[in-house]
Amino acid sequence: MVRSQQRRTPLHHPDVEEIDLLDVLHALADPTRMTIVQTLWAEPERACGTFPVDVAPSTLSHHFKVLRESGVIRQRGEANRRLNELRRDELQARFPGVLDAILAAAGPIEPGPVEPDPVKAG
Amino acid sequence: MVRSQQRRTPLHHPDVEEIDLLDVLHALADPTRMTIVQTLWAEPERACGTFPVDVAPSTLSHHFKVLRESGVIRQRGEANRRLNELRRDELQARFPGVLDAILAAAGPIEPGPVEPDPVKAG
DNA sequence: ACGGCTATTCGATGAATGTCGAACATCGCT
DNA sequence: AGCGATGTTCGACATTCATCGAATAGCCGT
Repeated sequence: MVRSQQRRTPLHHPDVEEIDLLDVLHALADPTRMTIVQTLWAEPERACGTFPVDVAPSTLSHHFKVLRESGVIRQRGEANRRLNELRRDELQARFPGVLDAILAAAGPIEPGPVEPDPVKAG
Repeated sequence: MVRSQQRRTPLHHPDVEEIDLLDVLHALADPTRMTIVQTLWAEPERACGTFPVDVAPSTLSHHFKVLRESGVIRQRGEANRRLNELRRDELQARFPGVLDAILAAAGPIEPGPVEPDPVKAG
């Protein structure tokens, strides 16, 4: 079966209609979280540990929680990993143009503290 | 002369190029400040005390400072009043579509705690 | 079953933030 | 000059928040 789809917490995601604009803005108004979103903007899916940010795992987990509970990203458990994806279409439906404009304004991933290329890393 | 154009503080406004996207998002991620911006979105200019928000004058002053220093609004001293205006064109030039999309998503002024129409209030 | 990897949870901590009241400053009017 | 209206500044206070380290939980190889 698909037992490897969930860890243990139900991982609450707000419904599209429940997504609050101010929560989204607050979620995006942080350097670490913006980097995460920018990365997901360029790539559809990514595991938690593969983002070009330089914070402790517990801090990273906190940021993912903020992004998830604000409705910006969707997380699903894949084995011992956790795959994150942007809720682009849903956000576009709820707040047309907002995410696009913000991400366009943010530009491509800024030269962060960690290499965003884990392919040949090691 | 135009002595009535300034109170005493130079009222620092960031240059267009200096405006930071995360600062703008953070400024907008507050109910009181969003209400202020929504109000200015509908009306070009307005004095500080005429906004449909229910906070102490000192708190209001704080919020205007946040909005001004983030580059969202421009304040100029007119007599003993202080006129506030949205930096629409400048923000549009710096972050195209961002303010428009956010304000469109925020919709018209939500029924706040204070009547925006004191004329027939009663 | 054991160990390693990935990610979460918990508790603590220091910084930032929203809020207020009181005092002050500036302006216009009398 | 004095007064009232409009905002700002300051100090205080409670809350939120970003951050970390240590402990925990789940999964996959061996």
